[in-house]
Amino acid sequence: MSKCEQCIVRQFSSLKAFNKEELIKIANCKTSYTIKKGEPLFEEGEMINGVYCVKDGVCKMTKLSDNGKDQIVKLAKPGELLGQRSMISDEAANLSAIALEKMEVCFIPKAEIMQFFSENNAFSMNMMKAICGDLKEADDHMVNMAQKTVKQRLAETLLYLENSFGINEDKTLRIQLSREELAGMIGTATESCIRLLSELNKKEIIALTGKKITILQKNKLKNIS
Amino acid sequence: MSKCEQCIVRQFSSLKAFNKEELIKIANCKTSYTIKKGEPLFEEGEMINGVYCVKDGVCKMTKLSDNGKDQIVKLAKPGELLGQRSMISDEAANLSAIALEKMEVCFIPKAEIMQFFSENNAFSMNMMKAICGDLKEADDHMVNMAQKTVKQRLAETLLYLENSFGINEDKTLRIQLSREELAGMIGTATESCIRLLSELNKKEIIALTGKKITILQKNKLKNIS
DNA sequence: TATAAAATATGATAATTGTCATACTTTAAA
DNA sequence: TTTAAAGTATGACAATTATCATATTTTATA
Repeated sequence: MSKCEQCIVRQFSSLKAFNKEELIKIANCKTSYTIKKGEPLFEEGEMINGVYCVKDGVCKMTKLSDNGKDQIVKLAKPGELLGQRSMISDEAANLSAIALEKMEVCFIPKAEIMQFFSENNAFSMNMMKAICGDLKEADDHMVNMAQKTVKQRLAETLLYLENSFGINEDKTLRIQLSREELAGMIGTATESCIRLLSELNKKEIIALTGKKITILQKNKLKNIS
Repeated sequence: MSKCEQCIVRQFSSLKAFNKEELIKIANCKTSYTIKKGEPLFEEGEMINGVYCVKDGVCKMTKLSDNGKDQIVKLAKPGELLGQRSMISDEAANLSAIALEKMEVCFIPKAEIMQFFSENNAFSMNMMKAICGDLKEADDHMVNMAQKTVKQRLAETLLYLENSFGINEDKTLRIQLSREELAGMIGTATESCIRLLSELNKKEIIALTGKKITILQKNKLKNIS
């Protein structure tokens, strides 16, 4: 059982509101998990009864649409808390969380969180702000889905991946998504996604090296999006 | 200055957590407004510094997309609080609220709300749940926008309008949206929206009487959506 | 009431996007 | 290492949707 006190990522989440004593209390009730790439943290429809704190690794939050395709609603990275909405609403998870790479996560049971809610005002305010941030992003995302073309959404998504998750030493995007996943993010058919990537590749706006993607001309992508 | 105590709609919002004394306090700091059809309660980019409580009438929450079209993100009806997200995030409004019919609203300043946050746990829990509900709806809406066809989204929207806002004595939808607004709700061009309405009209799934819409075959709409 | 303006409707056409077929490449498992 | 399976790529075509033009109807205003 590791100490939450020494965990750097807590600085980036609502948990930053906690003092030493509170952190020790959390450390005593939490469970740590290692999740392999491709495995779920939790799935749509499950009752979670707590929140997961992402310590390391990135996961996709997906929802199965009526037509059978998985839509990626957002990507979550270290420092984020997952399952907050379901816990507060007392409902089953609306989204599945699937690891895109090996992950280290901690689970904090609902009972503890709820107790802190009434005891630590800064903490509940932080969590509220986090959910409000998610809501704003979701609204913006929805407008993009409704109003932008697939090409625009692809350009925007590539820029988002670079900005939010960075690049490797060889300039390729650090986050590796399959074409199917990328299509699921922009909301289109896999073939359409592949076709548009090829087009950007031919125009030398991006470079494709196997599964890896490099953004060559950021400004041109910005113009498209 | 009307009494919040006697206002029925409070039962449907987070404000239901308040006792007599708290309601009197709210009544003393609130401001009441009448908003004419077509006028804004507030607009995207404005700092609101409080929340609006919808007492009567319906409004659309819109966001101007990059291509210049107004996307309707949601409709708000009596009992709903507006501006919660902006107030909590301490940010400008992300959406505009425009009255679709004559509205009666009350404005409660941020300072009062924040005080109740620390004093009344049920209230802050209620507000959190409301925002969580919005988040779930936004995520679901996003998936629909990304994965469904315009026809499916139109069918779904018509059903939503009937379920959420009801019908008049003549069976027409109570909420009257212009074709442009309906198009802005489903995320498509006005002409496309009109064309699909005509199609449903010819198939006698709906009836168009001027601006008014009547759903004739609910089950067929469900099959489409 | 007359008239202009706005909203609704429809056709023609082009652009976008999805679907199916198929080939090639990479990855994983025997 | 071989083989199967999965992922990536591309062509052909169909379906969907947007855009522009124009007609008709409704609404608002003088």
